[in-house]
Amino acid sequence: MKPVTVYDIAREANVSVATVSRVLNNTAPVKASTREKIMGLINKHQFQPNALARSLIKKETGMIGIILPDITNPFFPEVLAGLEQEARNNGYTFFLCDTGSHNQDSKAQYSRESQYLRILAEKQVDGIIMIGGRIDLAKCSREMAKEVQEVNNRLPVVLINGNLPGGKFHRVMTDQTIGAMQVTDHLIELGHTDIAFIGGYNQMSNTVQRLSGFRSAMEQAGIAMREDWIITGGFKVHTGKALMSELFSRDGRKPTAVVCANDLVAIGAIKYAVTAGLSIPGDISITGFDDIPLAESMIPELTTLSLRCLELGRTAASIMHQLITRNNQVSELTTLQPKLMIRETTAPPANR
Amino acid sequence: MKPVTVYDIAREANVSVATVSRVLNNTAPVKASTREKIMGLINKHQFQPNALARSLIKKETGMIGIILPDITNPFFPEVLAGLEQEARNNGYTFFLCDTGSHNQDSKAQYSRESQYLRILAEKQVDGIIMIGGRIDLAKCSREMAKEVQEVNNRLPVVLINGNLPGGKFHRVMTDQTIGAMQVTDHLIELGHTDIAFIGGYNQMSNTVQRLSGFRSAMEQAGIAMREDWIITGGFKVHTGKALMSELFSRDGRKPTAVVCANDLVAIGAIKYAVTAGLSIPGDISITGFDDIPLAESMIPELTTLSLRCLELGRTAASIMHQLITRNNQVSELTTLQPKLMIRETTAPPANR
DNA sequence: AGCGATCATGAAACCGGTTACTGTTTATGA
DNA sequence: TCATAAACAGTAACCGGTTTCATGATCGCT
Repeated sequence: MKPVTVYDIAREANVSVATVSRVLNNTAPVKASTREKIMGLINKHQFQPNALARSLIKKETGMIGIILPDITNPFFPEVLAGLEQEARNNGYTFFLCDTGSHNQDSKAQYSRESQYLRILAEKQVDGIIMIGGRIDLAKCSREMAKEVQEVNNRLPVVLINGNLPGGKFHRVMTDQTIGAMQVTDHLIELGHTDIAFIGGYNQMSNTVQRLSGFRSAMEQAGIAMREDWIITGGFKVHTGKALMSELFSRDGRKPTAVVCANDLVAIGAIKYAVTAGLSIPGDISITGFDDIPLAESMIPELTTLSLRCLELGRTAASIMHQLITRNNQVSELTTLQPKLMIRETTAPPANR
Repeated sequence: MKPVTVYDIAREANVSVATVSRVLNNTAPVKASTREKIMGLINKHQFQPNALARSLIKKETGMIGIILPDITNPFFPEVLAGLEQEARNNGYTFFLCDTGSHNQDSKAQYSRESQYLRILAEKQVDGIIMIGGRIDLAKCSREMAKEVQEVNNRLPVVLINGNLPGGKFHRVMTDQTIGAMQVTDHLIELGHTDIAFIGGYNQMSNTVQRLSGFRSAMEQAGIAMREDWIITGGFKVHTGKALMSELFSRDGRKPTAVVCANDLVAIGAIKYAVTAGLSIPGDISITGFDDIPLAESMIPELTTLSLRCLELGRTAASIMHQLITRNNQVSELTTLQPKLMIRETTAPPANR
């Protein structure tokens, strides 16, 4: 069954396709009687204009591509929700491209990124928003950066919480270095000095930022750092368990507080601690990063740093809209301030 | 800066666009020398064919639309991940349409669904997958069902865990009635007889299924139902807290076990119980539904029913692919068996 | 040498809209 | 009353690909 086209409508209404198009888009005056006749036919046939044909000539699709590493990590749906909220009003729809960073080697992930970059460009999206993946690499290869650079020359690209060498990308981010400082300061103020840092990946910029904030805070407080108390290895729950196990199975002094690279790692850390018979926050304080929705519903409620995912998303969407509508006033870098959420997993250290 | 087209390539290579198209699609033999010349130019100019133009004539876009109520509920990203895993191999990309059921009235949600239904059709997606929303309504209005019906006449629609009156939709679902029976049986076997059910919405089919399974199990065990111990009111964490509070602030006998409509509600219920000084599972057993990823990382680990989100997604994607490629052997209804995940929030009731 | 099959390629139609240009009416103003 | 502008509608080009059909060249074979 063939879908009905403007030509069908035009023929049946005894007008030209131009007129049909005009009533469709309200782009020029049409006599009331003709308009009604056409409207009637449109309703009668449930006519739906073909967006492909329209986009082909208008050179705009109302589609925005989103590339992210793992929709399963609660952080991403949250910023996605923010994106939707804002972009919906401007009539955009989203292409979701999950490069599936979980259970696979990073090589495959980046190749998928390249693949999606190409597909999105071919599909003529109006813009691309990237979160995570290569833009999180502390040292992204020239080649991988160039791919995005080239896309950026043809259409707007917005980076969330990341960057790429050889820049001039539009970015929106929350200041994670300051965030990590806030978290660490909070622990120091509680009286902790034996603080460990676990999770993340050394080669990822979010980890280096969080670590750098951690270091700064320790330094400013005049606390000696123990490099062997900084262990990286991932962003998942099991990472948290594994790294805590490594930390606590060692001989000698144990930390009284642990800063985790994100909430999932923190959850794993808590899990380990409780299993090992440690009470939280009595024996050990634990902090997260991201403030995923469940953080405040856990037992105990997780002290963490809100990256303001929702606003991150909304801001990115709004910047993207301005970029697409050629509003050139838009600033290249927007920085959001993180917010420390003090809850139940932190307390002064026990005397010993 | 204008993007380069097949015409540009053709001109520079002194061939016709037909030839360029042929090397692009390997659709007919081309002399090796010409092919190389054209390939060279394609690389030189970073030529990317315009998918809109291609789709316009080929009548296939490789795009699948997904309509869901709330990406922020961890259940959905999980099935999304399943969809991606499967569909990626077949070269599909996804339009994500979040109707944003959170913080808004349902009227707005359904109108957004209609809106997205129309947009997706106009954008010529190859198929639409729906989860939640109107397909979860126990009594969906004729009018709302008809909208989907009409879309279904023009392109494949697959429903996940839901249905619509006036059917003949392709569906994939996990048997939630049996699931609820399994959960309830588990509690009964542990020795519970005072079992409450909280969460969900009466007007939603998933809730009536889960409730019906609950009722059947109770009946089969010969346990008298207390209708005042069945309270609905939502699917969120705060719902769980609120309903538990209502349940436990009443005078008289209290349940020793609570079946929750989903994991988020269960988390809220646990939160309430612990806050109220009840120990879990000592004083009260609590079960969830869905088995979201964090369920097994909580403290205590949540006993829940796995809906096998990942498989749900993969199956839906695979069915959609068959539908798109006109494989008519595909069965209309695929049912997955749920899996009871016994963890730490359930135990025999305390003596009293 | 002659003939059909195969190879390689081009011309042009087509997909389904939008819009610049043009022309015909009708309304407006001096 | 006539010039001029505004309203209304049609023709055809255009967006950037794919594909059918036609044509000439090449090849194998008798």
